Amino acid sequence: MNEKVAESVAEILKAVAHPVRLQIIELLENNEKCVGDIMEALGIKQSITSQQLNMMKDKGVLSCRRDGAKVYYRIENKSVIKLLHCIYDHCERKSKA
Amino acid sequence: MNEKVAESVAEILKAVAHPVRLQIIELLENNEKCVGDIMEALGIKQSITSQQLNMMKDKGVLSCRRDGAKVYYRIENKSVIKLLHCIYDHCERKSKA
DNA sequence: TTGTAATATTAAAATATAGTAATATTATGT
DNA sequence: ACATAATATTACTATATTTTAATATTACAA
Repeated sequence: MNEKVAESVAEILKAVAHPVRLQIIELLENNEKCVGDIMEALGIKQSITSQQLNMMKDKGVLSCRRDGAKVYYRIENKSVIKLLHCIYDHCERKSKA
Repeated sequence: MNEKVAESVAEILKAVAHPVRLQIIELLENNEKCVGDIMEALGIKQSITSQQLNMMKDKGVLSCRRDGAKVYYRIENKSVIKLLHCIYDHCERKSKA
């Protein structure tokens, strides 16, 4: 893996490496949700929610569509889901050991 | 995924989400290497190498053993290798698309 | 058109991470 | 004991990320 590739892989990993962002990804795993639903489900503030969603959209992790006043976000980069399971399974096993 | 779990998953992802650290992990994928070999293989400075290795050791990603004056590092958390392939494959496909 | 709900943007402060350069430690050979 | 190779640690600066709080936009309904 040359440096360029390493940098872009690191970019994606950083886009995901945050507690709130991980929870958002998990929440969107099976279907899109609007900002308000995400805030409510995770109990996080409006501006943080919006900022984190926007950040992940910028990095290509999520995408969104507007429906009236609401904006629905969904997973755009499906590999982040695999990624999530991969590391989550590890933590699960650890905690049971 | 509750917040505690999200935090520990994020910790591991952050430990890996850095170009140099990714390259180190790839380099150690099949066998342990000493600090000097890692520096040379990746062309990075001594103190950075040592700091990044130590950081990953702290987070449980790597472990090490001393053999005389040399210290050999190896992968301790095997899931990071799966993780790496998972996201690396994604990038490969993207770049070919 | 005005009010309100939903979301986004911005600026600032707080905190964390990265990189640099110098110094310290540890182990070994003479 | 001394010199040197290999690695680690430290203190510092630079940069990036996170959080907060306030304000702005957008869409819609009365």
